[in-house]
Amino acid sequence: MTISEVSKKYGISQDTLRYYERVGVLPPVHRTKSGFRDYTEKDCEWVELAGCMRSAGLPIEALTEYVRLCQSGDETFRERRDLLLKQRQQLVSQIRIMEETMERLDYKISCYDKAVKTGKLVWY
Amino acid sequence: MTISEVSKKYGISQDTLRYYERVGVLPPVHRTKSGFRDYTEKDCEWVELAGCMRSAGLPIEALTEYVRLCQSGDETFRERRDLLLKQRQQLVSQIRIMEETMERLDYKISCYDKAVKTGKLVWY
DNA sequence: GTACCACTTAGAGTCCACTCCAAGTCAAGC
DNA sequence: GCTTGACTTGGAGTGGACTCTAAGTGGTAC
Repeated sequence: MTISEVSKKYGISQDTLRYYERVGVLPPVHRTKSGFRDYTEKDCEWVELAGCMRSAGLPIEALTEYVRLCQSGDETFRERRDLLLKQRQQLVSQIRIMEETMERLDYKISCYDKAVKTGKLVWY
Repeated sequence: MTISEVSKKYGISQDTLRYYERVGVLPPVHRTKSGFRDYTEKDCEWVELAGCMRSAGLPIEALTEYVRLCQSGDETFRERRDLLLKQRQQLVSQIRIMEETMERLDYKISCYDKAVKTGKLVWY
């Protein structure tokens, strides 16, 4: 697959795909003889994973480190697990914060709903 | 309250507090005669709200707009509600993405747990 | 009254994650 | 074989959200 096809398929710009490869969020992508990127099935899986993890807010640095570990063999299973576990914990606490904030937004929205109807804003 | 007290109380740096005020995430803070910030109860409530919303990822721009609306009177109830509703929706979808990613991390972590024990990594 | 520390502003600098640009190469259609 | 459009690289630029620096002022302890 060409970079433009992969870009469309995963909703990640070509520039970003090149950037991800350059900084190591993606392992080196397969190339044609003339040097064009030619994403294999495996390359695409990495793209999909990177897109998913980035959309959840995992930092570039964590992803490059994970890719680095994956490329350095079977002695890194524990490190990889620990890395993922740490990111999971970050995610858990971020979700908790966001849920609390959402409750707060809900409360404020309900007050404004009433205010829109009555013309008077009341926090009760 | 002085800026250093507020900074400690809410875990927001003094620089950030000044920045928030400058860009309008906080309405103008009360001052002493000599020009020092002297946060009132009300100022502190704004600080707390800003901290909460920012920690959940709401953009500065949305917060300044909300503050602007709050300072322009009772005709803006509907706009304020709509703004909060929009941010709430962003939050909902971001949380969904993060929860999906977390499931995926959980799966990967469980595979690595096994791999750490058995020495063999298997995706099943 | 002076040392010292907290405060002030304006503006520059930093970090992250892209995003864009320039200059050049490759390949398919005519 | 030439045009056109997709691709390449290296490097510069951008946007968001701070964070730091310099130069100066305020107020309390000795």
